[in-house]
Amino acid sequence: MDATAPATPHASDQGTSAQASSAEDTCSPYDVFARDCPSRGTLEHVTGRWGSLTLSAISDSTVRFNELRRRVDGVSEKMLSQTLHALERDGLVNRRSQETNPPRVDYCLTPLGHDVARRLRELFDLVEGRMPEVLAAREAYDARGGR
Amino acid sequence: MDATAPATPHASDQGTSAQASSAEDTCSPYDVFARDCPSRGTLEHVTGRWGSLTLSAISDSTVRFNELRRRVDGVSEKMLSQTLHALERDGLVNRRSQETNPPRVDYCLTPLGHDVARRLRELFDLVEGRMPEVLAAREAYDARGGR
DNA sequence: CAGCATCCCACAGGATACTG
DNA sequence: CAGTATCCTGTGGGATGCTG
Repeated sequence: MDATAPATPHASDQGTSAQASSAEDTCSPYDVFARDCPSRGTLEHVTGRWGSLTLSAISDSTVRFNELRRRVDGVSEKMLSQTLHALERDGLVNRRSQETNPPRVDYCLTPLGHDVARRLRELFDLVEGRMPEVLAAREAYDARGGR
Repeated sequence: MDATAPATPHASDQGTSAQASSAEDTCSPYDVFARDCPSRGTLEHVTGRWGSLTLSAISDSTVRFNELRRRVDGVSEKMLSQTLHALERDGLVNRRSQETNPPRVDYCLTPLGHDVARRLRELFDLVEGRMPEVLAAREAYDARGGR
C-alpha cells in the first residue's frame, strides 16, 4: 500500500505531450499539458483563484486563519479553509494548531511552498507593474468593437 | 471616452491592501490582493485554468487554432476560443487572420504576453520537477487521515 | 478564534449542431 | 479550418448557522 514513487506519472504516456516547452530541458516525466498528469491538479491548486493569493499572502510569515482572511481580500471562510487544506495536502503549507482556548492555528509555507510563492510573486509584480499596458490594450480592443 | 491612464486603480484606496509582499518595492498602485483592483481580473485570466496553459503553449511560436487545441490537452473548442479572446483583449496575445479559404488564423504572444509566459513556464517547471515531493506529501497526509 | 455542515444558485464549461 | 450559438449539467463558491 505504499508508493513513494508512482509507477507512471500520467496515463497517456505518449502522443499527448504538447510541445517542447518544459519537456525538453526538464527530465521530469510530469507534464502539465497532459490532461491526466497529476501535476495538472497541483498546478490548478497553485494557480487557482484563491490558491495563488493565499500562498503569496502567507509568504514568509506565520499567520493565523483570520489574519489570512483579511489579507486575501474577498475570500470566504469556506474557500480559504478549502484552499488551505488542498495546499497542505500538496505539501505547500504547514498547519500547526495549539489546542488552547481560544484555539490558535498557525499557517506557514514549507520550503517547497516558499519556492512556489516566490514565482507567484514575480508574476504578480509583473502583472501589477504592467497594468497600464493591459488597460490600454483593452480600450483599443473595445474601441474597435472586439476584433 | 478615452482614458489611457485610469483615474484610480481600485476603489478601496486603503485599508484593504494586504501586506507588504508586492506593495513595498513596487511603486505600482495596482494590488492583486485588493478585491476590486483590475489587476485581479487580469491575474485570473493569466492564472486561470486554461489561460496559463494557453499562454505557455503559444510560447514563442506562431500557432493556429486547432494546433493550439492539440497542445493544450483537454481544452474544449469553446473554452479555447473564449480564453484567447480574453487574452487578446488584455494585450497578451496577437491574433492575425487571413481571409483565405480555408481560413487561416495565427496566434502569437505580444511582448507582454511573452514576459508573462516566461514566468508561467518557470512555475510549471518548478511544479513538474517537484511532483515527487507533492505526491509524497499527499500520501503522508492521507495516511494520517487528513490531519 | 477556527472551523465544518448545509443550503442554494450562478456560472464555468462540456457536448452538440450550425456557419463562412 | 476556425469559429459562433445553444443547451444543459456540475460545481465553485457565497450565506448562514452550529461546534469546540
